[in-house]
Amino acid sequence: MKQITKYVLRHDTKRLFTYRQCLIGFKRKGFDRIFSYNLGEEAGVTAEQVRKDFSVFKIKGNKKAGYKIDDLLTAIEEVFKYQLNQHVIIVGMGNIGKALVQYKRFMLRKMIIVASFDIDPTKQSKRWGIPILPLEMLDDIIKRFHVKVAIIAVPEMSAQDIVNKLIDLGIKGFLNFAPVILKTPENIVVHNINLCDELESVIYYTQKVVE
Amino acid sequence: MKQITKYVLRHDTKRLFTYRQCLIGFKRKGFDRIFSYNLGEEAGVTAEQVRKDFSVFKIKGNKKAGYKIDDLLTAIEEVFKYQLNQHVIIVGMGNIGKALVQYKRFMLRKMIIVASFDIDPTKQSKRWGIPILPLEMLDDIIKRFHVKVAIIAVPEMSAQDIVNKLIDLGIKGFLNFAPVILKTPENIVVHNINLCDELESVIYYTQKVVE
DNA sequence: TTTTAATTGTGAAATTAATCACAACTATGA
DNA sequence: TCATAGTTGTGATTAATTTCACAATTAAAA
Repeated sequence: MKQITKYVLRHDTKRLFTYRQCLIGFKRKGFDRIFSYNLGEEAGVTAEQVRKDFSVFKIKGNKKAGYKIDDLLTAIEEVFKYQLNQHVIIVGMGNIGKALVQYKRFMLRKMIIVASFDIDPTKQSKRWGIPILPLEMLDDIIKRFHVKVAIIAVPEMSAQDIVNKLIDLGIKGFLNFAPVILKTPENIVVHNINLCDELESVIYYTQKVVE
Repeated sequence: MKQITKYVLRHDTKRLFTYRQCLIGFKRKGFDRIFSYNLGEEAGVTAEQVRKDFSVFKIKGNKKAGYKIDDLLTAIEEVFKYQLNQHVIIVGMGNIGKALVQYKRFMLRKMIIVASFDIDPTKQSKRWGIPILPLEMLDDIIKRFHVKVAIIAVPEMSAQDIVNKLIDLGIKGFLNFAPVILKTPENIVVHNINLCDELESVIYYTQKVVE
């Protein structure tokens, strides 16, 4: 396995998540085998792309009979197995933070939000089963649950400070909703979601697409 | 200008949004000129990338003296100008929908959320200044405000039905938070944000990056 | 006015990603 | 058992994206 020092989210890896989700859907509908074009259609990519992606991860099917869904799911789980039941924290209980802390799908996908944090003591409580704690407890929680990944949902202004602090406390990966590009050392994974940018690009392309 | 029939979000276009955001930050800090490497560092890309992106959009600087921030901002606004003050609706007032309806930055970026919709009458109200309406009013609002873009924040199960309905009513672009790949005709722009996939890929890479 | 040092702008090269095309395989039916 | 039709798996090709490298430019200093 090649070592990664710089974080680059590869398209084929990301698509595996989509495939898994589609496969679970197919299974629920009663299918037990599928062809690459079924999965491609459902996942919004070409059949060749599906096969190519599987080939990258050495996932094999049966010529003529396609893929057994259970085998595919097992193979995909194998790729991601060591990351199941990872503990994650959320920092910032504004609108976005509150939405994420209540988002049930993380649990379905075996990602465990162990705690959330906010600087505002009036927000600190135990609603939704997941405690909202003061920042002073970051150290304790991160150590106790061996947390390596944090979701940043604090305002733009405080994001960099919080991230610096979290890196000191051992956090290695960030899903960042604050609209800033975070300055981090090598080896720290940062993935940004900028909601304004996302909406704006939809508007941009909507106006460019031919009628 | 080449016609686009298939929606592909180009990287260079998306980076323009980031550049704009960084430039506003630089301006706020009192700068009035910058070099490509300043902007690159702030935006998390190389200086060459910055210059190449500008070159794609015919944005020129001054050799030796870099770029005037105001000129850059004007040039970027020019690229996106016809999409300012676009009206957008949000469908689905679950956790995500509620967070988005309260998200102030959309307005700062001149994107106007004119209304939100939910099937559940108990959620229908006028909190946060933006009305929450029943689905029956979609037609009226879309026509009245010439809405072309919708944010989908409904549960997985109802997403495709809602989208079909919205396309019938004239919606051309979707920012989709439901964890399904939507089936849409050509010429309809769909951009998916799957929060589980995003978090999961951070976890995946966090475990792969060398210590 | 001339020189210098620093930066832009952009072809060319390299890398990454997607699509094409078809040989190899195999379940099925004759 | 054999032929057939329908899929997979993957090299080859094409396309998109990034990086490299350096000529052209120019502000500022001499």
